[in-house]
Amino acid sequence: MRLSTKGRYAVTAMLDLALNGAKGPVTLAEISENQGISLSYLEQLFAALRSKELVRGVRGPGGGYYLGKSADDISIANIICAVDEWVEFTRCGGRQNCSRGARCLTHSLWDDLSAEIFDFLANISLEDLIKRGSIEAEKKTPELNVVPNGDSQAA
Amino acid sequence: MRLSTKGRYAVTAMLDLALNGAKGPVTLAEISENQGISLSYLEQLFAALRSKELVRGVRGPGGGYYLGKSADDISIANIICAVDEWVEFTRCGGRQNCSRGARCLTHSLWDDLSAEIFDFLANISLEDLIKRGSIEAEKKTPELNVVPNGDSQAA
DNA sequence: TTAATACCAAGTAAATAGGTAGGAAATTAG
DNA sequence: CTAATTTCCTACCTATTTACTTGGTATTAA
Repeated sequence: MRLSTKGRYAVTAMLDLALNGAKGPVTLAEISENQGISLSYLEQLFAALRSKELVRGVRGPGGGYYLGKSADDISIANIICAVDEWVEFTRCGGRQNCSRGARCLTHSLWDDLSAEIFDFLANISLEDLIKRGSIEAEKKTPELNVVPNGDSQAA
Repeated sequence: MRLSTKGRYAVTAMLDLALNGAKGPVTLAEISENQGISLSYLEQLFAALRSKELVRGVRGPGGGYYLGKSADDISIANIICAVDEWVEFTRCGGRQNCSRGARCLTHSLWDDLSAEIFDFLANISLEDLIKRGSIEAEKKTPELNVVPNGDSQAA
């Protein structure tokens, strides 16, 4: 999994689309103004989003973008993967010389964690985010068998 | 939250340290060889980790690095934040002109999600990762009130 | 036909990732 | 004490990625 500002731009743009798309297509110019992202950078992001059918473009005057499917069927992971490529598995499957095993083990652990994060984001849809409006408060421990470590804040 | 290869390097290096640190300090040279990361890049990463007291260095022959505290007290979020700085909140608190409210709303949604991801990683310690060895299987839905959307895999 | 819009391609400046080089300081083995 | 080992420190460097710019073409509503 990879989480960059590029992914954030894509998610916020998609949120904008989901929030304002009810009354007709939303132009990139609007999103650009609303979100403070340059028009042609948005074009690049939306080219990627369109190729994954997460958005649908309508040309001509009065055109713009719709969501490609229901906000309920678009996960955050979908969006981030669309713009970030994300084929960067570290599986040392054969070609990497995992000399001492240590590399394979840590890579395997990382891969598992990475999959876990992906799963987490794959289970949050645009609709979820919007419905909730604000999440915060009332956090429970995540699903995996963790030991709350009491030291979870940033330094 | 920010999740890059830099953070991955840091996490795998810390895992290496946790796995091999029982029988004395681990040198960066060893980690470099095990994980395939250049020595001086590791030095940069460990300078950041050291400043957050996540590792403790021992100089001289036979020296190396120990974990700065128990593997149970070091969360994945701790590690990633140490090397990634991560002060990039998009809070448009005052200075940003949130012209139409759309920006503030989407930013707020993103911030909430970002905090959620952080919390997720803050509740996974090095010890958790190692103990489990392999996570996979038996995933339950994350804690927040999500609607499993049945479309959670990458495109 | 004109204007608005998506779409497309090439290039660019800035930031970041990741690595090199060359040390100084501490500490241990001899 | 000396030499080797290792952390620690600074500066620089290259490749990639971000984010943006420019200059278009295609489509379509009015």
